[in-house]
Amino acid sequence: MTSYNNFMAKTETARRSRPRKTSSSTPAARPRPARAAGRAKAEAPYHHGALREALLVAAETVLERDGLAGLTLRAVAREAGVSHAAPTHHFGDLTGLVSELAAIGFRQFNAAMAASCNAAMTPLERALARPKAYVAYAQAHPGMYGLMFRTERLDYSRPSLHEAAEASFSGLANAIGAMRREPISGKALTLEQAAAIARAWSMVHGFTMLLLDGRLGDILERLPEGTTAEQLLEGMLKSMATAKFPG
Amino acid sequence: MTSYNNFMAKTETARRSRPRKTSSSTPAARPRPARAAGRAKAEAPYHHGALREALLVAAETVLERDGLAGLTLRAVAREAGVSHAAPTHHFGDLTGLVSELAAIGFRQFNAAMAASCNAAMTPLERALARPKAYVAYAQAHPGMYGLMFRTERLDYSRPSLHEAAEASFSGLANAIGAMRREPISGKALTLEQAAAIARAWSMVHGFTMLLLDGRLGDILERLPEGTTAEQLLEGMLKSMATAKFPG
DNA sequence: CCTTTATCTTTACATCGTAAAGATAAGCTA
DNA sequence: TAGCTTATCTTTACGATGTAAAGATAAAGG
Repeated sequence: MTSYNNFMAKTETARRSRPRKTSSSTPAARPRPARAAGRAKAEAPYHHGALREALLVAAETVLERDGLAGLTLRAVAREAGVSHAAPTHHFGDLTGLVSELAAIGFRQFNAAMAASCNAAMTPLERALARPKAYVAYAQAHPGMYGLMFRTERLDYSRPSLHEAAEASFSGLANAIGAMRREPISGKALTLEQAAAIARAWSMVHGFTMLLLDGRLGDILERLPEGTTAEQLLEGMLKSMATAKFPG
Repeated sequence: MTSYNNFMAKTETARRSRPRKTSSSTPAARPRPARAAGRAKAEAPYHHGALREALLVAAETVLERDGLAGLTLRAVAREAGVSHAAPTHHFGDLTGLVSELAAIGFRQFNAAMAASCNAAMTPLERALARPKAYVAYAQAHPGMYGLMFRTERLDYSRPSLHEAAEASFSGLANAIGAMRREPISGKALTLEQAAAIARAWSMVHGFTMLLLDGRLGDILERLPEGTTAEQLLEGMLKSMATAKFPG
């Protein structure tokens, strides 16, 4: 896409040098026999054995290294050391691969959110910890967050993505419910509940997007030297209690 | 890109039928003489006369019709009835075209925001009108809003885009300052001021993105039949005054 | 009037997604 | 165990894209 990578000047041939995973890589070091060809060394076997997982690992590598624009089917195949058409068999098309990777991202994200709170926290600590963990995940995995929330090529009808994204939403809704000391129904919401959920999600998501896009630079520059985005976020959250509306 | 439009099955030839603007189109109906060629009718002249403006008009048409993925240099050139390489001369590359179009979007947006308030409004009315106008613009021009806030291919070093985007930010900051009844300095901000600005922007931007992405469907479905996104937004804003933090 | 310059078209190339056909190996069945 | 079936991966091919480079055309200006 967009030929940003024209500097590569590699005319899509002479590859086939599947980089053996160095040590204890995810695909469990498949101990497959080398093809009985002329080459004596450990030539990559015709069948990979765990290509699907290897492609997802490769995709995350490419995404965080080259950004959203660099995440192409062919780049992922190159990274995994297989032909450019190999991913098709496992994911159908680019939307399929991207959607499965986004599902992994949501699961990572959900785990990070769950790990951000523990039972010993005060309500205030808890109310600060979740948004901070949210932004921290996005800053640590900007490519993933962009994949999850910026791309238009996601297929939410895929069960894995649907479930992971819905779990993320439920986690947020339940956290808001706990803060309000009232259970959140899976069926109906009051306008106040819905407003509280939408407000929390909109604020932290919007803040994250603006931050990743560098749009908050204008604000951070006008704050005392060294003020971080995290401190600004904390200020936003803390001052919400006393924020007058409208004036 | 992505060959979503493969159904077109038009092998990029046999075009050259510049669609004369029907009546009072933007480029002011350039009254140029037809090329002295064999064809008797009004053949398109070699030099367009106002191609730059025509390309921007065509780009907005393509964007709102085919979405972000359909906004390609070649599609815009087709829409304008010129060769696929013609835009290069006026915009350099796709980033240039897209950035100039985004600047137009910001100016449209700024005008809509300015028109949303008048002197007769109460502070409360004003505080509700601006966010509503913000979301209304995005809903009326989803392609434009996506171009302004979703694309990674924007070049903010371009003066037109830089100025338009900064004007947008200034408008928001000043509105917050007016609500707080304190002037907003162009140089330094207190943490409270910065927090108020970032909170307002994050909330409305995040809400808009989630709404355009269909991510708020889960919430709206759980509300009483017929509740609109606008009502949810209003609920978010109104309940902010009484929102307890953390719980 | 002729040269210069700006504008637009043609041609070309590397990249992309994806479809289709061929190659290879694993699995199953008889 | 031999052969057929199926899953997996590679090759080849095509239309799409962005962009560079060279040619064509017309406006501008001496």
